Formats: sequence, structure tokens, C-alpha cells
Amino acid sequence: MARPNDEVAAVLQEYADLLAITGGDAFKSRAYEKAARALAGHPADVSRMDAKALRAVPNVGASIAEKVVAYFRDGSVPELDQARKSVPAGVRELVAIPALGPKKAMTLYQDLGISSVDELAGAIRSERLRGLKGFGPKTEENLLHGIALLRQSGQRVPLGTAMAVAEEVVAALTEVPGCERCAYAGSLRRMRETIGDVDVLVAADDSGPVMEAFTALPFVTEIVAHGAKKTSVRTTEGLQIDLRVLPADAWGAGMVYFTGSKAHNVHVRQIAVRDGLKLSEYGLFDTESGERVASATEEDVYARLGLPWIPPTLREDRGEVAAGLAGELPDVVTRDALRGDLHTHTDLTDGVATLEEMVLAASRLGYAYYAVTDHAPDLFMQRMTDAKMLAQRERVRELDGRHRRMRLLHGTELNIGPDGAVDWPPQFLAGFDLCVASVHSHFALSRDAQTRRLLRACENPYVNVIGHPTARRLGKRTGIDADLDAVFAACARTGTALEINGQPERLDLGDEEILRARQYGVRFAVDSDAHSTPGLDYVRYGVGTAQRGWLTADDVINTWPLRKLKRFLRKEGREETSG
DNA sequence: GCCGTTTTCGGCCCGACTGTTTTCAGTCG
Repeated sequence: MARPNDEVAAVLQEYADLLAITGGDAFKSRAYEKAARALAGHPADVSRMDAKALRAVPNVGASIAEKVVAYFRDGSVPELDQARKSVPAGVRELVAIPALGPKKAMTLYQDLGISSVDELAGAIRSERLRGLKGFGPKTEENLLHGIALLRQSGQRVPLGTAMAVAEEVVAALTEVPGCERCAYAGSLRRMRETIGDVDVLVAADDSGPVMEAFTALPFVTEIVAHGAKKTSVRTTEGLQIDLRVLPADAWGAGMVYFTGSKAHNVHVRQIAVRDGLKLSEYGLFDTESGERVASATEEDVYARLGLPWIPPTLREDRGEVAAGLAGELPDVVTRDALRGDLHTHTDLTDGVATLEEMVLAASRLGYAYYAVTDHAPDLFMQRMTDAKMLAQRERVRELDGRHRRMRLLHGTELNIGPDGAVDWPPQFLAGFDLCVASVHSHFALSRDAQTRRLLRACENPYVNVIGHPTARRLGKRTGIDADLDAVFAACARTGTALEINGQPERLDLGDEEILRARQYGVRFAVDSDAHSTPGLDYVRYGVGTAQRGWLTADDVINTWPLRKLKRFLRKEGREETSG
């Protein structure tokens, strides 16, 4: 749905990057960035809007509206094509390295002719950066670290990027005559945080038309392999998509096989062997007679092995097979179980939608309650003030219950300072219905210092949720170094929830940490951290991540009825401090 | 380039931190 919006936003962002690298007007570059954000976050499909309608989108003026129209009409923007000629594509890749911005990238290119990440790595190794103005030993170290981080993520793409492509493929192939079923499988269906390639399955008697339609998709740039049963392509984003076509009666076995993981499949196959059976993507067969005993649905296949249907997000061989055999699989939390979202923004700070727009969109999701949590003043660029916050609260109270009786909570996203202090004193914090508190700065403190600041935040009687607890950015920044077990224990002790932030670049906490944290009896909040109305949908990735952490609805505070949630939000120790 | 207006150009998200420098540029949130 929002895909054309994201597409044109990426184009404008690229133009903004190129303007910054070539050292043009910084405000012009910023203007393109703002427009990109506004278009990505716009609820309506911008590819269907004319220039006049586009100009009505905030931060989109005549010039950018024209470029957007040109992009959807011609598939290109002349000014961007021009800019691309003056800066090699590899130079723009350089700014993806943490600690390396447009200025330094341009210096590297102009002075040393470096135009790719590999060339930069080589230049550092051969000490060619020595003596270059602005590049000291510490910078070299930081760049090497950044390059390592970038390479570690390799060719994998964020979950959200892969999902958008996969859903488009599934929608297109579902329309092909003869396609009986179509779905994505693989690590995407398991909701892993990054995706190497996308697996799509189709059930059809004749694979021809489906394969043809697949290779003809507009974003396909390369056909890697093309056969009757399997076709692989590469997309404009460099993502590989594998399509497998199966007979309809093998659908269940195929979905089991291609959803994986490999370790899960090995484990399940061992059980089959033990029972004198053989499992392949075409079905479960009796080893002796060769007769097919199950294949039509996943439930059939698992049932014949003495297993209940296992949610895809659990299929990692992390104990789910044993739990299934013992009848002890968790009843994992689902999106439908969410009654509200506890971390969202508006255009009062860095969101692109108004309070009214966000509230209306949230009510359409069927939420019973919804929290507005704009940034607090210590994130200086947001220019928050007490007066602005109080005025917003007044407006929130007016809107409370107006849309489908959805109840509104007025909150804030506090900043956890280096010493664990937050933006406002207790008296002011007491006026909020809930407070999320997050780390937005000082990522390089010592382990002890990081742990201390998080513990102090947990112990603050007004802090209800620790937002994106490790502050990691996938492929960009590892999480802060803290004794998370101490933090988990503190959360459990103080009645502070840990957030599972659904932003695809964050997914924080991640599944491994959730699995650990739940041992402490911690509660969690699955939030979108939305900065636009389409952004509210990010809870889907948060829910997927929560499932991967084996969480049930009871573990997640925003599945609870409002009354129970409000009790949780009144932390112990509040009365003494509230004065 | 966008916005808002004091209607035609001036201001635009501001401050901290890092690493480099020797007084500050670049990057980040």
C-alpha cells in the first residue's frame, strides 16, 4: 500500500544525500529530507496524486511536487540523474558508515579517489589516510569499526523492507489465473530481524503463467534462475526472491519445508524418521510403502508427527519441538490481542502527522486505548517546552473517547541522561498518564555507567516503560554495553516494562534478550514508536519479535484491559516521591 | 527548497560530543 510512497521517498532522500555530499545548500538538502519523510508517512498513495494534491502535503512545494510527478510518470527525475553523474554511487555508500558523514566522504573521494567501502578499508590498512586533514588515529579506528558493522549485516535487508516486497509479490501472483494459493515463507514468515532472501510459494497445477508473471514484475532487474518448479530473481534493491510452485495438495508440506529454519526442519525430520516416515517439501511419506500420509496443510503434517501446529515465529529449534511434543507450546501474543499502543509521536515533535490524525488512525485499528508520547526537552532539537506539553495534554483530554470510545493516555518519551536522570522533576512527571524513558545519547559509556543509568531510570517511580532498551540500530549501531540481566531484574522488581520497539531498524528488545528477560518475570510493551499514521503498523514487527521471544498476551501490558494497565502504571514508591 | 508572511525574502531543529585541532568542523539525535 505505502510502497510507492516509500519508493519516491528513497529517491528524494538520495537526492538530499547527494546535495549534502557535493556541499550544496544544507537547507536545501534538509528540505528534500523533510519532504521524503512527509511522503513516506503520508497515508494516501502519492503515486495517484497530481502536483496540486502533492503540494498540500506539508513540506512538499511546487518543485518537489513536480519531481514526484515526474518520477511516477517517467520513472526518473532529471535533476537526480544529473547529480548521480557527479558523485559515484560508492561515495554515497560511504555515508552509511557510522561516524562518516557527507563532508568526510567527499574529502575521501576528492583527496584520495575513494569511492567504495572496500576502497576505504584498503586505504586505511595501507595507511593512506595518515596526514589527511581531519582524519586521526581515532577516526581510523571508528571507521574500521563502522565498516565491520556494515559488513556484518552483509547483504541482508531489514525485515520491513523485505516484507514490503514480499507482500507486493504475493498480491501480484495471487491474481494470476491458475494460482490456487500464494504466500511468503522463510525467515520472513519467521519474522527474523533481517532477511537474506525472500521465499514465495505458489500452489498451481501449471507453473508457467505464474513464473512468467513473476519474472515480469516491474522491480525485477535480473533473472538468476528460471525453471518449471523454481525461479529466482533479483530486485532493484538487490534482494533475491525465490519462487517455488507446488501442487496444491503439497501446500502444507511445502510451507513447513520452506518456512524452516534449517535447524527446526532437521529436528522435525528426525521425528519423522523415528516414526518410520520421510518428510520433504512434497509431503510426509511412509518410508516402506512410499505412501503419502500428510501434506495438504501444515496442521496435517505436524499432527501426523504428534505435534500441534507451531507458530512460524517459533520455528528456530529453540525448544519448540520438545514443547510441542509435551503440549507446552506458549499461546503466543498476536496482533489482535493488542488493545493499544503505548509509544507514538505527533508533529508536535518529530512526527509528520497531527495529534488528531494519529488518534483517528489509531481508533481505526480498533484500539481500546492509545498513548501519545512526544519527545521531552532534553532532546534539544525537538524544542519541547512545558507549555507545549501541557497544551497538548489539554487537547488530548478533549479528544479522549471521541473516536470509537478509544481512551487516550497522555505520556512522553523521556531521555535517560548519562547519569540516569530524566528531563523533568517528579512534580511535572506526575501529570503524565505514563512515561516511556529511552537512551538517545551517550552510547559509548562504560558498561558500569550504562547499567547504572538504566537501573536509575527503572527506579524512577514515574518511568513505566524503558523504550528501545539497547538503543541499537540494525546494521548501524550495536546496542549499548550494559549488564542487561541486572536491568531485567530491576524492571521486574520495580514494575517497569521493557519495550519491544517495532521499528524495523530497531526491533529492540530483540528476541534473544526477550527470551532472557522473561525468565525474570518482566512485563513488556509492544509499541510502534510511530511517527506517522502508516507507522502505527510497525507493531506487527514488534508482535513478531515478541512471539520469537515466546511471549504470551499476559506478558504484554498493552494487551491488558485499561483498568489493569492503569494499576501497572501506578508504580510502587510513587506516593512518597510525588510530594 | 519550503514556509509564512511583516507579500517577496529571511529563517529554517539546536546543542552536545568527538576527535581533531590549537579554536573548531563534522556527526549525531
